[in-house]
Amino acid sequence: MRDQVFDSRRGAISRLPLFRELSADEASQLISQVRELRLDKGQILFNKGDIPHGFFVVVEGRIQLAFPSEQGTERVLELIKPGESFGEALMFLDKAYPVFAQATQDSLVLDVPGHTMLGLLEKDSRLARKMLAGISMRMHELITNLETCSMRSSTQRVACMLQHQAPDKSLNEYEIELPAAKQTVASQLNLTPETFSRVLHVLSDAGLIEVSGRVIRVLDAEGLRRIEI
Amino acid sequence: MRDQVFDSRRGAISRLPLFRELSADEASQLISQVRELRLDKGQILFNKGDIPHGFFVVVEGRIQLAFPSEQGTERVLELIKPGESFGEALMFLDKAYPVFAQATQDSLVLDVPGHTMLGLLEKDSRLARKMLAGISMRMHELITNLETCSMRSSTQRVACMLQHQAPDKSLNEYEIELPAAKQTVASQLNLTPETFSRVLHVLSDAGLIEVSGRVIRVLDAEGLRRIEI
DNA sequence: CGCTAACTTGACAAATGTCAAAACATGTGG
DNA sequence: CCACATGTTTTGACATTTGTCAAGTTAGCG
Repeated sequence: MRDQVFDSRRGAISRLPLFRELSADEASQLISQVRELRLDKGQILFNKGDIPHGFFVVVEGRIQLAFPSEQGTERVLELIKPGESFGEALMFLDKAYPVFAQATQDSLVLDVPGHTMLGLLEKDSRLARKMLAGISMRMHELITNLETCSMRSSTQRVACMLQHQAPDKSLNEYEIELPAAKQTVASQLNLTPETFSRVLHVLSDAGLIEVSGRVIRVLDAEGLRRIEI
Repeated sequence: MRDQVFDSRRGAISRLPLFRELSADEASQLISQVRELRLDKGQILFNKGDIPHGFFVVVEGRIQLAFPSEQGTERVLELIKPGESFGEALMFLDKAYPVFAQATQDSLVLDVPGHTMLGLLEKDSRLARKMLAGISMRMHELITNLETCSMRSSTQRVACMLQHQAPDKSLNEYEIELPAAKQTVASQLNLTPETFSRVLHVLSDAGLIEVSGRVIRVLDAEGLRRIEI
């Protein structure tokens, strides 16, 4: 029974990009020190201001990182998908969580203690490089995100987001599926759901996109780029 | 003459947090491959969309990273001060610069080639850890920044910024100096200079702050926290 | 099939941006 | 040390965008 758990974790871990190339020894060390957490939809993993003890890897489900706000209005920063990790950056700093983390679906995450990871990093320069790459990637996305949010008008923000979601930047026509409920996407764009809804309508009327539920078909990417207001 | 240059670079490099604990060998390798760049005020170091070949360390002056915008309106993302570096994250990704970099004063920066740094990182796990810490720090600031910008009202944004600048979060009264011209700070808050000016006036009238030029004295941090609109 | 949550629509108020001009700094050269 | 030129900040009047509230519609799920 014990070995079964061990093996299933080994399987899960070896499938994670960050840990794919660990030696058998390293993997064993990691597995014995990692904790598995099952989260129900809506469950909070940590709150803003909590003290971090390590970082997390999402195996199944989806975790959202967000800023709380008095009136319950939250501002979603990012959605973490299976295979991705979060909270690494805080292992190297002496700071509290700047966001809270919540499962938006039933989820399974690994809780990797900080000292375990720091120990592995010291010995394995390839792992260090992977972690650097991972954090860098995250940072790049954050910047892209911030660029989108600093566009003046709501229409530009939505158009900008639609372009960033493109599977291939050279395509002029493509289809995307919003990564979350419209409310959530609106929040990421720093818009109210109402405004977001109206903007989608305007872009539809202009013949630039077609909306059906969460699926959006971009008909004229070039046109989206030219939007002035 | 050659040795003088070499020695001055060694001095500059050994004073940078990232490179402080390099071995003599490593330092020499670095020094011989690093390029010194002198930038005049206003000069562009790279444009958005350019291909990175390494990263930069600021020795003197100030470099701003910003998003361009059609009408010349730029959105300032961050200001890099002496001792800090930027562009590291892109060494690990295959992406173009998402921002442009410009000197806001006469500046001296070191251009560290990517392969040089990657070589050092492979051998020196302490350096890798420092770089992880550096990038993490940057990411944390970016998130703080993003939190500030997602506050609903302009007044809250400014109040939030004033709190983040506090030398000690427990103080209820303190003095700060804006890190740049008001225009620039406004841009970082995603506000027009006009709105920023008006907000400062409102906070002054409310007796929460005192403004004199770039120096702002916060009289009631608790009051800033309570701002609703 | 009914319940809840998500989304859309409309009418309205309020906050913020825009434009233009004036006041204020700052630095340069005589 | 002054006068001028340049750049920055402030102020005012105004238009516009976006958020708010409330109600209606649709969709998803047990």
